[in-house]
Amino acid sequence: MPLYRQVSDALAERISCGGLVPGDRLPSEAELGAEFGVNRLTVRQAISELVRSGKLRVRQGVGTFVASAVPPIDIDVATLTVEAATARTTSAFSAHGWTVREQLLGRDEQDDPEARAQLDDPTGPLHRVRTLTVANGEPWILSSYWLPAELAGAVAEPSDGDVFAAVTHSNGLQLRYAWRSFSAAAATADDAQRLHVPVGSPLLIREGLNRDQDGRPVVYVHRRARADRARFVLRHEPD
Amino acid sequence: MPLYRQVSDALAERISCGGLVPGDRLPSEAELGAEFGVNRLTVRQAISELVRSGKLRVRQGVGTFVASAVPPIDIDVATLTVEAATARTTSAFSAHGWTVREQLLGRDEQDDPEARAQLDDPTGPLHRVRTLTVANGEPWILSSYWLPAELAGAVAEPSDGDVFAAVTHSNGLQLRYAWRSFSAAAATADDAQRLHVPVGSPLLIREGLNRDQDGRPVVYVHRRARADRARFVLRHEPD
DNA sequence: GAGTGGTCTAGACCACTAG
DNA sequence: TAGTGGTCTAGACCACTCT
Repeated sequence: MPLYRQVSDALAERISCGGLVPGDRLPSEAELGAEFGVNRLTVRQAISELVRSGKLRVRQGVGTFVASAVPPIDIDVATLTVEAATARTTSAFSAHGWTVREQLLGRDEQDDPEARAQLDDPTGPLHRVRTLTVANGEPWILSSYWLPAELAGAVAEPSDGDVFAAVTHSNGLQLRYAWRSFSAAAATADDAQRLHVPVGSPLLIREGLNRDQDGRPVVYVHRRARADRARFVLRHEPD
Repeated sequence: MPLYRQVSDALAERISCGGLVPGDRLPSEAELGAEFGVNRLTVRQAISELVRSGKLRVRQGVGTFVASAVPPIDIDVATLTVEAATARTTSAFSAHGWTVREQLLGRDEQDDPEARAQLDDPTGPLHRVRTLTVANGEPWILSSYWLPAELAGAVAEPSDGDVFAAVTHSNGLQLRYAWRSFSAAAATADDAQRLHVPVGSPLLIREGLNRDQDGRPVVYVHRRARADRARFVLRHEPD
């Protein structure tokens, strides 16, 4: 077994067995190298695995810390309308005493073949609206919404966590889900910067298509959630 | 911008712009180092990011290759009974012309606090059954099933991809889902070995609870799927 | 045997953070 | 200013795969 794996396992053992508790600072990389009798680069390789799996958190110039074991928030996906989904998500956060806010990052004409196909290939341009869902000052979910340009103008900085309240109200639309999908991917450099995770960390991806009350596809949504922060739950029975 | 990121971006560019197509072998790490004027370790750091994101695939002693862009299989999760879910999954694979098989890895008395709690804290021991779903000789999904010991005995090596056919038939059970959840995590060393991915790769995780026809919780399932191979889809409307 | 990737070392310099 | 993590180098040896 390679040295970095041995070091990684030893550190993971200390964390799981209570020798190191969330918030604790690890010895510096140089100290760990001396302790295990290995080079600093070998220590770094061990640490980087634990960082990607969410067990450690590194702060440049400060140190390496044991991550706090916050269980991920369960977000219910058994809802059909967008209003209900937003309400469920907000209540999932407030049940933990957390305030949640969806922050507008910007909008542009960035097209996307997948989005265009899902929206039945509309003739006009597509606009992409990007948002960041923040709870207690920490980033949780990075979202992109593709929608026809004429609707995107109504998107507003939300006061209550719902970016599309203005869109649905001002256009008399009632949006409901046609389908949702769940997948996973490694964080890109952009994801990493926005979500405060290292490049390559696992992200949970939820895509979906919303139709209006007449069955027309209106919004294609792509969300990228920190895997350590959020989990999607599908309940098939009443609680 | 650090050198390894520049190298990584340059290689990603060659892939996305068609300079390198799926199956192509990259120049060796030493050659890439000479080409970009950087150390071999810097090249390796660049490559490792692309491997975790699924763009490249490394074979020791052979070379580094552009990964084939196989779109992930859509697995429908809108079904309520286990039989229907198995049938849907099998048909999703056969629609691509792939044969799928669920291979029994073993069973043990490994307990799990989450599983035990979900199964309403049964008095007897819990057994864990582990399987690997293989399609066309490639690993796709690593599953663990926790169930009461008296039922685990009926688990058999499946001939038709359904590990639990014997359990349900011999006990007169009809299993249906109570809930399912979707999350993501980094591949552990064990995941990596079983699923043929590097440690730290993103995995898509689906957990769920099955009840029998009398509402008793019977099986707690935990699946870990290669993120580049599988996607779960929830359809809210008929096709 | 030749070539590939996998691991490891020693040493260096830089960027960032805190006191 | 001191200490931390972030990046990079040169060089070495090993394990693996193919011919």
